[in-house]
Amino acid sequence: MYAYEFIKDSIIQGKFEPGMRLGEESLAKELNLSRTPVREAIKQLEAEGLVVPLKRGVSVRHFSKEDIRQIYDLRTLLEGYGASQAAIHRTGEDLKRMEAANALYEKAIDKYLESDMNSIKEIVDMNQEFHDAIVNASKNSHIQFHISKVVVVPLVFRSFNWYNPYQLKQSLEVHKIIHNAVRNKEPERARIAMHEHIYQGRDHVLRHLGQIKNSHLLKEEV
Amino acid sequence: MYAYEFIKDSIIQGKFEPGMRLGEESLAKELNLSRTPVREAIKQLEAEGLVVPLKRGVSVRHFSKEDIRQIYDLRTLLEGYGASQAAIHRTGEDLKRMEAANALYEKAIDKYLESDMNSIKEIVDMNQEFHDAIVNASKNSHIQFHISKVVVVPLVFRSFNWYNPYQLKQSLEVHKIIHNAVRNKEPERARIAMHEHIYQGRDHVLRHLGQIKNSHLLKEEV
DNA sequence: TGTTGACTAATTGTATACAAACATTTAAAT
DNA sequence: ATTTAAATGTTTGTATACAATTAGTCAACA
Repeated sequence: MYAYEFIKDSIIQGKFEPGMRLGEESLAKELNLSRTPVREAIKQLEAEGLVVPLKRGVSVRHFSKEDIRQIYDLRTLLEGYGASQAAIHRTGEDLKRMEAANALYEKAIDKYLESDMNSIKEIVDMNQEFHDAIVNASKNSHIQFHISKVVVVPLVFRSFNWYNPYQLKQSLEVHKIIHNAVRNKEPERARIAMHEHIYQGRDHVLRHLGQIKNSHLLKEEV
Repeated sequence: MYAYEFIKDSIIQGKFEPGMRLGEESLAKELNLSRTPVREAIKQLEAEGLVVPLKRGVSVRHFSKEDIRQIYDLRTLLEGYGASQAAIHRTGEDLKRMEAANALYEKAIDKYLESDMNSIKEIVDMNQEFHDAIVNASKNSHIQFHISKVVVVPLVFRSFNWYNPYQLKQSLEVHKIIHNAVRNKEPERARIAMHEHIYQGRDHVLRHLGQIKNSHLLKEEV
């Protein structure tokens, strides 16, 4: 649905700041729609936990550092399992998809190293594509469903902008290690590598959030 | 929201069979509401995966045996992690809640052994209460959120009706083992015991579904 | 000057009306 | 008799109107 995608993207891209109330009327006006489809989109986002109910209407959800830790723990668990299952169930097609994603990932990183800032979106997309390829290879659609909900939260912080070249290269290396483990049908190796990969991502985001003190994106801990 | 709870409960209690189209008008009439709140409830259930979109409207989702396996794998992963974290973060209050749940669980089982069929609901509730107490003790609200979505699916099959006295007693014993591990702060012990506990539940459901061949609840595998 | 109360404005929750899409049935033609 | 096409009826998707609740402001009284 159109309204759902629009509002979700707007939240991810930071157009609506956490804590900010989402007015149905203004959203409807911006989308050239009536309030009805807007309300339905909001209800879906509410069920996914991206917006929280207020006394009147909803607001974009605030995430604390503790939230980030918990979400990454959850993601580690799910994607680690996904990787181990991928190492069992992967087909030749799955391997090809992973390789294609990593090839484009590397290309985008190289462009970034030449200071092409437009490649950041491509980096994000190809990283996502690799992870999608893994969970898809696991052949467990329910894991896939839940991962897709978990993955959006860190996107809100747009932490990819903060990676340095060394970190991006390292990320690519781990992707290759995971790919190898999946190709060689080594479930535990794949799981551990994925764990490590996501924990590195978690540490990066937390470091990033530690730097921007009192960010409007971050809820202060009590 | 009222409409949401009503429709969800109706699905769990088998009032709407899988594959059956949910008419907005009839639901609204039954609830003495207009179509608007009914639609919003349906949109939420759709986001949770309990109903699936059709060309027109939605229907109750079908689950295959493979779905059940995948969902239980997911639940094992999540609740196993929850139990291990509970063993780390549990407070005295958490332990009390677990003990209270198990005490009532035992009482309900005893009533069941005296052929009191009304105690089945109590058994289901207290089993749920124990599991809730565990994930709550883990102090990870995001895990809790996802578990709550995963847990509803098996309820559709109402497999508790199929437990025999020995299995119920055994279930209670494992609850106690988990409780002990959490009390003694043994994360790995708690995780393994929870894994075993849920795998037993999975096997029970799959056995049950194997017996009722061609159940309308079960989508035939292709 | 600060606090409380009432009034007003704005926004959500619900109902209903209307239009569009889809299914079903009937009739006609090959 | 079977297949296709058209028409009708049912149901969803969207818009809008109305009611109810909340927040905000202004004034009055302590």
